[in-house]
Amino acid sequence: MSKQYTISQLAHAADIPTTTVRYYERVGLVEPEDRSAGNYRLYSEESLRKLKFIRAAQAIGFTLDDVKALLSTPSNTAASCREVQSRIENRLAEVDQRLKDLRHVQRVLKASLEKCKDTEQVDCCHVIETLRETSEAK
Amino acid sequence: MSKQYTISQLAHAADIPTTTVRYYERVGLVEPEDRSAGNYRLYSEESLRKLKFIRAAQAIGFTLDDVKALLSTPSNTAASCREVQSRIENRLAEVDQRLKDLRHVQRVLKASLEKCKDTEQVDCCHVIETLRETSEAK
DNA sequence: CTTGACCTTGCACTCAAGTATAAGGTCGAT
DNA sequence: ATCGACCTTATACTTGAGTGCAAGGTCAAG
Repeated sequence: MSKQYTISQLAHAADIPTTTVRYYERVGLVEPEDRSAGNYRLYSEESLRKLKFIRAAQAIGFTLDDVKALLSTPSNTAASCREVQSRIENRLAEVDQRLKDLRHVQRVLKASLEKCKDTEQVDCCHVIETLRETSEAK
Repeated sequence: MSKQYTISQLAHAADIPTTTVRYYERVGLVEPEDRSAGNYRLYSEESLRKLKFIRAAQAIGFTLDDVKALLSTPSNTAASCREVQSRIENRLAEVDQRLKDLRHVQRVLKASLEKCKDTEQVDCCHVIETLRETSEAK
């Protein structure tokens, strides 16, 4: 029988607030393995792995809904495999698009800043014009 | 005296829902120049310019709070100029950081996908391991 | 003078991912 | 036995940028 965690031990190990662990339970992501005599939640090692997975998936931009789907895919059927794969592809497409957009944003911001710095005068703030041109060009 | 717009004309011209125009008024961004006999909002050309500015600024990631500050900077004082400039710099720093993060995310997603495709077997879904490794590496 | 399209206000609701608060129960140590 | 740290539940609130709805007023056309 392997180690059991109270909620705060689990939360500490996963570097997450306990309130968030309970929240994850509410939305159906993690469940305690058992309850103690005094009705305390008791978690297994597996919950800890799950929590770490959740954090990792979130860090690369998956929503909790995605995570739930990823975690609950029946695992090891060809169908579930394709399901997971397509979720990754979707996410990747979003990331690619977002990268494109952000590079554009970066260019615009840099241009605004250049204008600001070029004119070291009081009325240097051409930001508004820069933005307007940008919005019209688009 | 230049053209006046009803709310729907203005909204149409700026390609924004009328409800959103009212919302912008609620949060102090745009105000009608006047009211008609029947209490309809009447807007000037300037409101249209403002709305377009708002959209452009939003498109490059400024919040409505930023926009409000940008629009209400007294304009043409050295202080306000620095204020605007520093807002742009902040935003640019955020964008740079976000780009870094996203490039990392992109790499991880691509790696997951590669693993998926390499193993054209039923148990191809190493996503979870890939993610776990990534989270531990971090 | 009625019909339909438009306008007014105020208030509640949406989404995601939590966070906060209240009111009470449990556990280990002193 | 009582203190403090921890746990339980339920409920409400947060943020940002809106959207939706209800109940009513206005306006131009037919």
